[in-house]
Amino acid sequence: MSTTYDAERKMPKGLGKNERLVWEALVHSSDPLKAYEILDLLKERGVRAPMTVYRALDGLEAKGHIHKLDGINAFVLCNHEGPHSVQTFLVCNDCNYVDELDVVAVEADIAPAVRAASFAMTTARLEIKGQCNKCAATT
Amino acid sequence: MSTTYDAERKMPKGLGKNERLVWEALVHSSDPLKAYEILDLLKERGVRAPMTVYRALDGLEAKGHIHKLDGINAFVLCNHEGPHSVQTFLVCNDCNYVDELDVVAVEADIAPAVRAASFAMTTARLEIKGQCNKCAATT
DNA sequence: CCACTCGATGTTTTGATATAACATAGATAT
DNA sequence: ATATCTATGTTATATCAAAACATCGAGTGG
Repeated sequence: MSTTYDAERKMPKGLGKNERLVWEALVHSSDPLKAYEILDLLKERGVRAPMTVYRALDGLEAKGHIHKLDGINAFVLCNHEGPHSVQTFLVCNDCNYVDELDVVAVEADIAPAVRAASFAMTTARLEIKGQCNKCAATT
Repeated sequence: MSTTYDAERKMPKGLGKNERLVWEALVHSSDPLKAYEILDLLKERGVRAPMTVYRALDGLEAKGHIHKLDGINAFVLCNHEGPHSVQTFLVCNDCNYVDELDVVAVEADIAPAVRAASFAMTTARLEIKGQCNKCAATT
């Protein structure tokens, strides 16, 4: 169950050693991964401590290469080119399907209300929960 | 720093004892509260264990009276009448300001993409992060 | 009335998620 | 060479959440 699987995807430049390891774990996974799942995957490659993984995740997120899905405490590669301030995800409640959508209009919709509140937006994340088509078929 | 403070707000019907206690803690708080903060507040009223709080929070959320802000592991009262499937929040990175917006258009915007994915949406939460006006003034 | 069931609540324990604090090592600029 | 900076390693702990089991009380059919 999955977002785009693309093991051929080109690794970004300028990553540290642990960031590369974590990025590879994510690119080879068809699912979002939790920090401790990444830790398990990287045990055999010498990563021993949670801190190592969390630091790498922080770095990758700061550079815009991954997103955190707070609703499920998991991380996915970013599918999009360039910066985008409203990230939109579909998250299946039943399986671990996650897909990142590109819904440009959302930003325009929220802009007036955000402006009215004199709020300086830096990022925004829309997590849409429900049931994916595969899970619906088997219910 | 705060969402609407409204100690006069009418408590919903049909709540259990612990749900009422938690609801009161939230209505008296100007800020979103974390589960263990609620636990501390309710210690003097006889609540001893985290489970008690989590169970009450689950109940209140299921009944639509509160929302969880996954980005900060905290809970707020729902500001709106009736059901709404896209909850939108402003969350200040610097202080604990949170406001719930009503942005009706978002649901219409995402509907086509959600339909295209054959995804059966049940809920959606948009968390907008940045700096609130008060924090901007003091920087 | 009594025994049963069922849902709400209480309690203990454990698991899962995340970070603080400090140690070490390697690069590099001066 | 040595001061400094950043990445990384290590240990310990903090924080968030739920599993598992016990208890109690309200309703209900016998």
